[in-house]
Amino acid sequence: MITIKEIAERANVSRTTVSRVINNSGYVSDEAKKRVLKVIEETGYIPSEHAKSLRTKKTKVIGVILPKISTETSSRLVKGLDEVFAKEGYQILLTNTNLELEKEIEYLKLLKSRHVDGIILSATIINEPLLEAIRQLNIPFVIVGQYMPGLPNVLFDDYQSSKDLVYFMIKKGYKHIAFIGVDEKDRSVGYLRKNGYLDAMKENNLPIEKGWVQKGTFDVDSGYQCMKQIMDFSEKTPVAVFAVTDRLAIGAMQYIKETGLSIPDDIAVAGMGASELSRFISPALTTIDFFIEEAGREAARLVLEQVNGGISHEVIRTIKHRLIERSSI
Amino acid sequence: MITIKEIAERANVSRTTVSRVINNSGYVSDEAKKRVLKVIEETGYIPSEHAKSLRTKKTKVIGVILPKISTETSSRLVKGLDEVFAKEGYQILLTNTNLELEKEIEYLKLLKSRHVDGIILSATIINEPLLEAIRQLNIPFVIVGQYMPGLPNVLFDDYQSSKDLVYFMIKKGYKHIAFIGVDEKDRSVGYLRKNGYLDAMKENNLPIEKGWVQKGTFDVDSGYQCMKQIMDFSEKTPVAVFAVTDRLAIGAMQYIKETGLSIPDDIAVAGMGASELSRFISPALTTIDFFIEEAGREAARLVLEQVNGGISHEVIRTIKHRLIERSSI
DNA sequence: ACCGCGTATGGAATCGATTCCACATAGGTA
DNA sequence: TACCTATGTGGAATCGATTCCATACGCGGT
Repeated sequence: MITIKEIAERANVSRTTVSRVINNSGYVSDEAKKRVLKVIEETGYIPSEHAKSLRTKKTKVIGVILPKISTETSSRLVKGLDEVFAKEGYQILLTNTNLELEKEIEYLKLLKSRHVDGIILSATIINEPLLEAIRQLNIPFVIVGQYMPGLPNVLFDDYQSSKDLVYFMIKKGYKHIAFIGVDEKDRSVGYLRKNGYLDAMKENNLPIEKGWVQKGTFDVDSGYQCMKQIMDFSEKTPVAVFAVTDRLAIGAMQYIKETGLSIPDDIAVAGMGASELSRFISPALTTIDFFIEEAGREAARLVLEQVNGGISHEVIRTIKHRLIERSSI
Repeated sequence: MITIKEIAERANVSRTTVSRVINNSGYVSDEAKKRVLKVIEETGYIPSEHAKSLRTKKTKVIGVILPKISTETSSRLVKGLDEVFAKEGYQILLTNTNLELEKEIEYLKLLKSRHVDGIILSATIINEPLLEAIRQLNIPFVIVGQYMPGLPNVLFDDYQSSKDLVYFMIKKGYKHIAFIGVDEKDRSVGYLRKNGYLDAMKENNLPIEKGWVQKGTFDVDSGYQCMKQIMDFSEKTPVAVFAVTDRLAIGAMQYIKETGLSIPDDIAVAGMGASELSRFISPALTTIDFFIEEAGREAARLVLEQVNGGISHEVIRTIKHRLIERSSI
């Protein structure tokens, strides 16, 4: 590795002067500047960001903690983040907890040890130790997707969007609506979306029959199984089913199709997330589109605000959503 | 930020001793060790990786350059990379060129300035300046998806897989097979897959009629347009169409369905990539599954081999693929 | 003649770790 | 007794940049 010292020697100036040329700061004669630039050019010298940031305390790197790499949500989120960060010259240091909760704290520390300028956490399940770890961190921080008190949050309106969708189904004439959810420990997807459904039904005085509410996991197969449960064990067969993710909805559709029933004539289906699949599956799935890229951009902006001197206090940015009506209803 | 100096003072030892405790190296009395660990515990001290790597020349960070974030391919590749890297304690520094070729060189330099231990490039179009930049880099390096002479490569067998698929179609009885490709500047997807098709047809003495070969881009709409071109301008209407990506194939399917024709009875369709969509679209799409996660793992291994002392020379690891037969044929 | 100021440059401290080397002590062996 | 070795510790150089401060020169104003 060629260093600033070598450049200085070759250009017959001091390291100070080389530094000034690189950073375009202070006084440097055209004469000296030209010599330095020439040597840099010739040698292909690239300054060490490490040495630099050791002094300046800035790395232009933002740490991102994802619960799962390789999901459409993560990938859209990262896209939004990158749009803003790239423009400002920041890079993303990626970590992936693979849904192991202890890793979140581990990675927080690791990112701190790497002196990232800020951290963005896309969380699933929050707990007290995690909150505590974040508070001690003292680094610009933003959480996406789950509410954490006292911190900058970028949230989706899980409750309202879910409610919107159920209201929409009711307006379309469906009254017997079954539900496929996930574990309520996931406050956003599990708890809030379920409550949106429950409240929408209640507010419309619609009963929820035995067997209509099922709990699955985040994959297509689980949607299939849940739908089977609904069909096998419901006292009244529902005329519609609302699943809290598109994948669950698609699994449900598979089961419905297999039993020879028609969507939406026999049973209507709705999902959430506006995944690519939802567009191309047939019939195309009615769903809620959360603007995930926008959430990424917003999170990036919030973290940069803090990096540039803003202090960190509770902020809640709720990202818009929209209902996409398609032929599954 | 609390530093090693402070720990040393509080524990009444020298920085040297603290360092020895942290790294479990050299001689330290149990007595001193205990004191140091206690202070570290109390203060929540996290050593600076920056300062460390300034001396040790190792960062445990691998730079990854992607042509597009937020595609299924990128995301599966990164997943594979992360599986191996996480196990070895490496993190991923992500950069995204958004298909701007100049950025590839820019990011190579940037990653070098950040002292990544290695670089993985998922390239689309290679050119001479890029090759030159990589050669000068002198950092462990692996390229995925496109062949680059003299470097460690992880490749998919684009030519053979494409040929396999066309042979399969022919064996199924389809003789009039149209083709939707992409720009041949993309050697893998554009050039090699096209040649696989052309050679398969030639080897079976099957003529390719005027209008059967179309060139699109990487999105669904383009597949739709290309299919329209085929139907409108072919002298003989084909009985099957082979698209070099699933998205193109799905676009083609949309057009075919719109014209009221049936898949596969009137026209059979095949794609490549084994995207999620291909599974759930109906009819389900016959396609080629490249083991992209495995490519990621292999690339990670290759780069780690170099990091751990292996020298960099031309290596070609061809990742397996398999044909997935589904109902679109 | 002196002061002040803009311009130009370099010496040396600094950031937070690692690591080489010198040194001290205690116990075992020839 | 003299010497060697294992154990334990710290001083100081080092990594590659930035930045504070001192210095020097030339020129205009008083």
